[in-house]
Amino acid sequence: MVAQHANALTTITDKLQSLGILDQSDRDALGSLVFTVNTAPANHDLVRQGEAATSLQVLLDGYACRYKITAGGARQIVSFHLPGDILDAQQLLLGSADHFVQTITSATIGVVPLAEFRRILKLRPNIAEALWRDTLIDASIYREWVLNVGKRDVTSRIAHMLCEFAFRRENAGLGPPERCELPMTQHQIADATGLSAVHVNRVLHELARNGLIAADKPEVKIVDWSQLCRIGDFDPSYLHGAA
Amino acid sequence: MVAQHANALTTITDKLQSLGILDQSDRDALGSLVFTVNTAPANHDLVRQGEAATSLQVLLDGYACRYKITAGGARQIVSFHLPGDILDAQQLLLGSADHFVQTITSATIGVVPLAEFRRILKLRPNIAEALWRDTLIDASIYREWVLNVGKRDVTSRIAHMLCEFAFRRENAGLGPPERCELPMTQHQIADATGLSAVHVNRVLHELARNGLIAADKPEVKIVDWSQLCRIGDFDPSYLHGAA
DNA sequence: CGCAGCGTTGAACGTATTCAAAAGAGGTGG
DNA sequence: CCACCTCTTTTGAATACGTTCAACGCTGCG
Repeated sequence: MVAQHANALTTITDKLQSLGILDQSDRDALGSLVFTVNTAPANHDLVRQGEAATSLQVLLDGYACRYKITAGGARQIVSFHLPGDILDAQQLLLGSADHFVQTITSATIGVVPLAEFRRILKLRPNIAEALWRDTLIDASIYREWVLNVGKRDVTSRIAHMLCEFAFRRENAGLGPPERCELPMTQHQIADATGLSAVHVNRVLHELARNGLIAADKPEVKIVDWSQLCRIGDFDPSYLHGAA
Repeated sequence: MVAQHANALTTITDKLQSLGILDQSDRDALGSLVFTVNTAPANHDLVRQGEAATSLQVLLDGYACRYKITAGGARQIVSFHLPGDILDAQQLLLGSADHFVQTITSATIGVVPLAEFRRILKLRPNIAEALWRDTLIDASIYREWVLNVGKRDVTSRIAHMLCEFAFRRENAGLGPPERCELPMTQHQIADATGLSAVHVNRVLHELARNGLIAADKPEVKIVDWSQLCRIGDFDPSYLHGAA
């Protein structure tokens, strides 16, 4: 438990340090944070639309996604999340959540009481700036997703999604994009790309036939990274170095 | 010219005040801002992808949009902008722009040197917080757009886009959603919804046939606001009160 | 062992695109 | 003031793309 806590602290500090310049006082403030470590099973909602947050959640291990649903019940995943990602920074300043956050795999989450974190923000503007920068990068990623879902043909669209995930996974220190395994189901890929699961299946097979990926069941593995980036029209500059 | 400057100051201060609590010192700091007022014709790029910003641009009059393009040249509009909107807040903290910003109509823009604005941000944390909140709302709007483009059927999708625009237009003090005229072409609506202009034309006619909108050439006018919201699955809570 | 979820495949269908062509509107210059 | 040019809107027809429906195999878990 102590080891887990130390680990969690490192994760948060590393994340914020990658987003802005922190001095020793900033790191001390982060070190003084009171927080707990929770675990959640796969497909478990961590944030529910309409609810106000009482804490700040940081993904420490496992994968998650954000999603929204239409009145008709159709679900659209709007982003994927990796260890180190802050899952509900928006609740720091906005009222209730406008979307859901759900685990994809089983996950461990660092939970900081909201009042506690707000206190730190007031005292340490560097930390607030780092979080603002994180929000700006999130917004940039959403823009790319609007483009991806709106204008790319299906092969390119799925390839782009895979590239983004593999790239961010590497940035988060989880291994190189080559031989990257993906934790999500084809149904989840469909929800993220605005397609049907059936069609995702066909396109993945097409990509596999062309030697870009390999079905390393039950997951998918990237074989030809540079080709996949070309097909997927993937240029990571929109990530602005995001972890 | 003096009148224009005073007007521009009011626009910026009102915008920030709607996003957070400003005290007198904050307002004084904003009042001390050195800036100029420019005009731009319709369809003119105000921000170009890949370029670093040297100034902060605030839309004072007219309409604008953000867009991205694929390697194949397809264009996707990712947001619309109204008077009061800050057009390149992201450049405050990120490096180069990851997208374009273009005028839809002829427009007037308030331009603040970036160094000048950064100075204010360091001194006035309330202003930084208001801008962060603005970024969070932007991100929420992008999420809704991913859902809109990814999962809504065409009629609903176009209706939602119209509702969002009319709603924000009212919030910006430009008149009620009923009898709201839209400044964009059908081609621009197509670029925003991920459709072809031909099909947008057909759907707009369908909406007109059902008495939801009226073709008040060359623009489109909303007739039955509440029905359009229903058809468009439009719930403004994701705008978090954005102007 | 049986159930549930995920992946896979085929066939029919429907929606939106593409192509093409023409009419309307606004602006410019002669 | 009119003629012309361009951009936008409009319409029809053929086409292509992705969905839907249905069924089955596989895997992991209770």
